[in-house]
Amino acid sequence: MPKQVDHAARRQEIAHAALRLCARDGLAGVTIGQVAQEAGVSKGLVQHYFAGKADLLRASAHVLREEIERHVGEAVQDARGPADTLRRVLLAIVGLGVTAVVPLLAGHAFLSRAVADPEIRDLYRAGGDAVHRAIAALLAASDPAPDVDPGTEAHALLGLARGLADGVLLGELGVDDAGAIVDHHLRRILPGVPTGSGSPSSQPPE
Amino acid sequence: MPKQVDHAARRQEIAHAALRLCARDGLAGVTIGQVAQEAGVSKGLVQHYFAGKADLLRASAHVLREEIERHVGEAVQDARGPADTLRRVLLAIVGLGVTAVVPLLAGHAFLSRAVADPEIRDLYRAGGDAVHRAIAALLAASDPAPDVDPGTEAHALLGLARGLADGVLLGELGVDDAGAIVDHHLRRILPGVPTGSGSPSSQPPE
DNA sequence: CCGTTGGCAGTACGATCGTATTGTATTGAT
DNA sequence: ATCAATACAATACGATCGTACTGCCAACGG
Repeated sequence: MPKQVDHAARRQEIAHAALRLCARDGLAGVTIGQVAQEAGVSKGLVQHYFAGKADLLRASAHVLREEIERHVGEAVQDARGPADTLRRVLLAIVGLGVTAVVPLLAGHAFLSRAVADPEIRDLYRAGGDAVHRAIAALLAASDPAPDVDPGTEAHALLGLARGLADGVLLGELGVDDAGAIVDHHLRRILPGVPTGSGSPSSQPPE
Repeated sequence: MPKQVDHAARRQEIAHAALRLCARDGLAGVTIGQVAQEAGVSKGLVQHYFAGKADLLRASAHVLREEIERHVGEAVQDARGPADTLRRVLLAIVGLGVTAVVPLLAGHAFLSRAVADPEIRDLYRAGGDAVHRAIAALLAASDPAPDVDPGTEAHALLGLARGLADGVLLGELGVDDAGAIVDHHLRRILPGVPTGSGSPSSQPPE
C-alpha cells in the first residue's frame, strides 16, 4: 500500500480552491489549471481526485452548501429558544453578504449552472426546501401572531433574507441595516419576543 | 456609402442572443461562436459590431437592464395611483421568475461577473439604487403607516421581491404564492389601500 | 527487504476559444 | 459608371482549455 492520505479532505481542499476562484472570477474563471494553481497542487493531481471538470463542479457545489450550512449552524450554536434561533438563522443568511462572500458569490455563479445541470439544480432545491422547513418549524415554535401561517411566512422570511443578502453583497445597504429590517419584520410577526437584544453579528458593548 | 443598417439594432439583436445563451448555459456558455450561431449570423459579424468579448458582455448587461426595466414598466402602465403602482412593480419583480426567466437568470450569471468587472458592478449598483429610490418614492406617496420609514421599508420590499423572485425561479413556490406574500406585506404597511383586487399578473375572471 | 500500489508531477494532444486578417458583395455619393 | 466605405463571411493563428498518458517517488504488505 502506498502513502495514505485523506481522500475526502484533499477533495475538499481542491473544491474550496475552486469556490474561491468562482467568487473571484466567476464560473468562467474556474479551469482545471487555475484550480490546481489556486490549491497549490499540480494539474495532474486535480485529475487524480476528480473524474473531470463536471465532477469537480458538483463536488464544489456540495462543499458550497456545507459551507453555508456550517455558517448558519455556528450562528445558531448558543441560541436561547426557537425565536432567538430563528432570528439568528435569518441574520446569518443576511450576513453572508459580508462574512461569507465567497460562498454567496459562488452560489450565484452556480445558480446559472443549475439550469444546465440537473444535479446542481436538485441540490439547490433540496437546500432551499430544507431551510424553508427549518424556518417554518422555528416559526411555529415561537408562538407567532395568530394570523401568521408558518409555511407562507417562512417563504416570506427566507425570501427577505436572501434578497437582503444580495443587497448587502452589492453594497446597497449595510449588514446592520439589513439586520434591523429583519428584526423589525420579526417583531411584527412575533409579538411575544422582546426586542432583539444581544446582536450575535456584532460583539456586545462588553 | 455602403448599405446602411441600424447599427444599434444589430447590436441589440446579438446581445439578446448572448442573453439567451447566458440563461440557457450560464455565462461560461457564452462564446463568440455560439452567440453568432444563436443570432443566426457569422462569427465575423459579431466581431464587426463588438470590439471584443468584453464589449459584447457589457452591451448584453445593458440590454439586460433595459429588458427588466421594460418588463416592470409595462406592468406599471395603467396603474391607479402610487399604491397600485408600487404593488405592480413588486409583483413584476416577483413575476420575473416566470415571465422573464432569461433576464433573471442572465442577471444572476452576470452578478458573478460583476466581481471582476467594475462597469457591470456599477451597472448593478445603479440599477438597484434606481429601483430602491423609485420604491421609496412610491411608498412615501401611498400614505404608509406612521411607523414606516420609506427608505428602510423600500429596502425590505425590494429585498423581499428579489428573494421571492429567486424562490419562484427555483420552483420553491408559485408566482401566486409569492404575489400573495407581497400583497400581505403591503397590506400591513399600507393600511389605507383596499385588498389588491384585479391582479395584473393574471387575467381577471372576465 | 522488496515489490506493488497509489499519491503526485509533467507532458502531449485534440478541441475550442478570442482575435486578427483577408476577401467579397453591396450601396450611396460623386 | 466608378470609387470608397461598410456589411458581412470565411479563414488563419496563437493561447488555453479539458483530458489522456507517462513516469517517478514514497510507503505499506508480504
